[in-house]
Amino acid sequence: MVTFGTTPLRFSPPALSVSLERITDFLSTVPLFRELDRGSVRGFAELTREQKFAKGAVIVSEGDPGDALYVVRSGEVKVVLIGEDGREVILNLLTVGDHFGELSLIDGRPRSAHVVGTQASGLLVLRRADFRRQVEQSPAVAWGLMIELSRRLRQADGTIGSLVLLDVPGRVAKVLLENATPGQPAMLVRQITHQTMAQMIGASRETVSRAMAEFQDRGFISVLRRQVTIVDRSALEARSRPRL
Amino acid sequence: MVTFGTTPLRFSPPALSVSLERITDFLSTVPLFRELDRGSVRGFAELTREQKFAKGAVIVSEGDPGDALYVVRSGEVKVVLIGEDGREVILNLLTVGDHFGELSLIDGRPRSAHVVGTQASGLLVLRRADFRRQVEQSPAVAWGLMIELSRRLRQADGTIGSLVLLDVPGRVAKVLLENATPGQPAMLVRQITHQTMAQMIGASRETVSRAMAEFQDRGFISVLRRQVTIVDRSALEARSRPRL
DNA sequence: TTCAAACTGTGATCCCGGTCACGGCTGGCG
DNA sequence: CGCCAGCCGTGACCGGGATCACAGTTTGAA
Repeated sequence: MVTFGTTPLRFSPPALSVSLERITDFLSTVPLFRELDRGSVRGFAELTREQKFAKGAVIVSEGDPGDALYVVRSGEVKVVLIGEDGREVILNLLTVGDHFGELSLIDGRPRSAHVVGTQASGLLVLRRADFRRQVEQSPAVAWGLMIELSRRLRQADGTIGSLVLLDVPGRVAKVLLENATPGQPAMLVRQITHQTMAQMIGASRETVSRAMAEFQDRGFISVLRRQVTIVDRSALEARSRPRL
Repeated sequence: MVTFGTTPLRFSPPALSVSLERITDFLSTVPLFRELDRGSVRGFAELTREQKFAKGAVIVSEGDPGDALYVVRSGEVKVVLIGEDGREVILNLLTVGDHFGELSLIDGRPRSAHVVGTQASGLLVLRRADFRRQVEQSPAVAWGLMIELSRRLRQADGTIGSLVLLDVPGRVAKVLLENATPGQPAMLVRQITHQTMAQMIGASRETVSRAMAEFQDRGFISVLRRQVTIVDRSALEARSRPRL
C-alpha cells in the first residue's frame, strides 16, 4: 500500500518536476480544470499522488468516510451499488479524464457507492483539505464542479427515466448510442461485455444477449470479434424511445 | 399568465419593503442560503418575484431554455419526465423550501424535465443573470449549491439502485420510510395517493394498492382516512432491502 | 499450442407485475 | 344534502424478462 508521506514536496528534485509537468498537462485536459490557467492547474498537480490499482481492486467502499478525490489517469473503474444478495448495479463506468469521490468532499458524508477497477488503473489522489483550500481560492473550479455535478444529475435522471419507461431492448439501444463515437455510416463503441451492459441497465445477461442478437439480424448493428459497429443509428434511436 | 414587469423595483414603496423582509425571513430558512448573513439574503430577496401557479399548471417544460431558479414558497410541485406514450415518471415532489431549475442556470442547457403544480403554489423566481452575479460574490452560496446537488445525486443514485434491486413492495416500503416523520411507535407520512406513489417508483397503481394492503394486514402500517401511520418501522426497513 | 477462464447463444419454464374491467368509497362543491 | 370526480380494492389474464441449464466461442496466459 502506498502511503502519503508527511514530507512536503514543494521543492521537488528535477525528476519529479518533469513528472509534475506531465501531470499538469494531463489535468489541463480534464473539464473540471479546463478554465484554469496553467499555474493554478500546477497548484493542483502538486497536491496529487498517483496510486495504482489492479483489476478488481476495491478503491472505495460504500459507507467509508471519504476524504479524497480521484482522477482516472489510466485504465477504467466502475461505480457500483451492491445489494445484500450480491447483485451489482453499475452506476457509471469511468475512464481516463473522469473523476469520482467529490460528493464526500463536498458534503462530508460517507461514500455512497463502491468503486472497483475493471482494469489495472492509475489514479491521481487529492486529499480533502488540499482540495477545499484550492477550490475556495479559485471560483472557476467551483463552477467546473457544479457543471460536472449538473451533468451527472441530468444523466442520473435520464437513467431513472429509462428504467421506468423503456423495455430491455430499448435500454440496450440507449447504452449503445451513449457509448458510440459520433458519425453516421460506421461507428464503433468501446468494448462492453453483455454482462456489464446488463448490470448497467438492470437486466439479465441473457436478455441483453437476445436483444443484441435481434439488433444484429435486423441490421441495426454488426458485431465482428466483439467490436460493435452501429449500422443504423436512427433505428436504434427509435428503439430507445418509449413505444406507444 | 403573470408577466414580469420591465419596471425595476429596487426602490420599492414601503408596503413592498415589508414583504421584502418576509421574503428574507423565508429565504433564510432555505438550506441554500442558510450560511449567509441577513444582508446577503436580502440581496437575493430583492431580486425575487413571486409568481402564482394553479394546481396542474405547467411551470417549466422539458427542452425549454431555462433562465430562472424557483423556490417553492407555498404549495407543492412535482418534477416529472413524460414518455411519448404519455406515461409519467415523478423524479421528485417539492414542497415549501425546496427549489428547482438550478441545473439550467449552472450549465446553460435546456430544462431536463417538466415541473407541474400538484397544488396551487407560490414560487419565488430568480433570473439567471441576477443569480450568477450573486453567487459569484458569495462563495457560501456556491458551497450551498454544491451540497444540494450532492444530496440530489446521492438520492438519484439510490433511486436507480432501488429500481434495479427491489421489487415493487420493497420500493413502496422505501417511499413510506422516506416520507415519514422520525420517531418510533406512531409516525405519519404526508398524504400521497397510490397513483402518485406508483409514478414515483415506476409501478402501476394497482400493484401499489396491493402492496399497501399487504403491509396493512401484516401490521406494518395502519391507514385511517387516508392518513398512513407506520406501526412497525423495522419491518418496513427489512422489506426495503434486497431479499436473498 | 493448449487449456482454463471468461463470454456468448438459445431453449424451456415460471412468475412478477402490467393491464383491463368494474364496483365500492369519499370528500368537496354547488 | 346529494352528486360527481377522483381514489381505492380486487379479480382475471397474459406477457416480458428472470432463471436455469448447457453447449459453443474467444481469449489470454503458460
